Amino acid sequence: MINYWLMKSEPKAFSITDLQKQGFTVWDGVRNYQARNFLRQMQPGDLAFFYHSNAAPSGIVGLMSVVESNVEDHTQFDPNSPYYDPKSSKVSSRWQTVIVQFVEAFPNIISLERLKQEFSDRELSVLKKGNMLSVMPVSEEVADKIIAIADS
DNA sequence: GCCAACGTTGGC
DNA sequence: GCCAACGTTGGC
Repeated sequence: MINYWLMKSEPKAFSITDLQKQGFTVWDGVRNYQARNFLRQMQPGDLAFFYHSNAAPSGIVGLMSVVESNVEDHTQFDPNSPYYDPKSSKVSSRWQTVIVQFVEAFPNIISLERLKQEFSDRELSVLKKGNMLSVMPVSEEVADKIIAIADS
């Protein structure tokens, strides 16, 4: 069974265009336990919507697929990384993530404003006010609708 | 840049 | 275990 997800990134840091150029990426830097727990649940073949946050406008800009799960986030061991976690050790590491592959960039962004018109914050938790999760699940029903909007 | 909402930390 | 202080996220 395929599960659907939504993953946020600030395009100034890493955008859908960057992912398209690279083809795939290690989704590192997540330092929130709830988001990490979702990353741990991901399986190869799962699909994830790429969401641009802190953008003009913010919204869903494309689709990617999970190619490898339970991947070590090496930035936690790197003292020079902004994501360095001195409390983590290689024996019992705290932060795991996934490798994602570019699938498509939508011809038009599905803006946050549009998403709010189409879905309630119960259907799509990224719409919840104050939601700071950078990784969250999306139901199959909502995912199908998002893809239909992207294709229209 | 502002600021509301939230998660984390650490003193007690 | 409580909770105030602090840092971060992210829409606007």
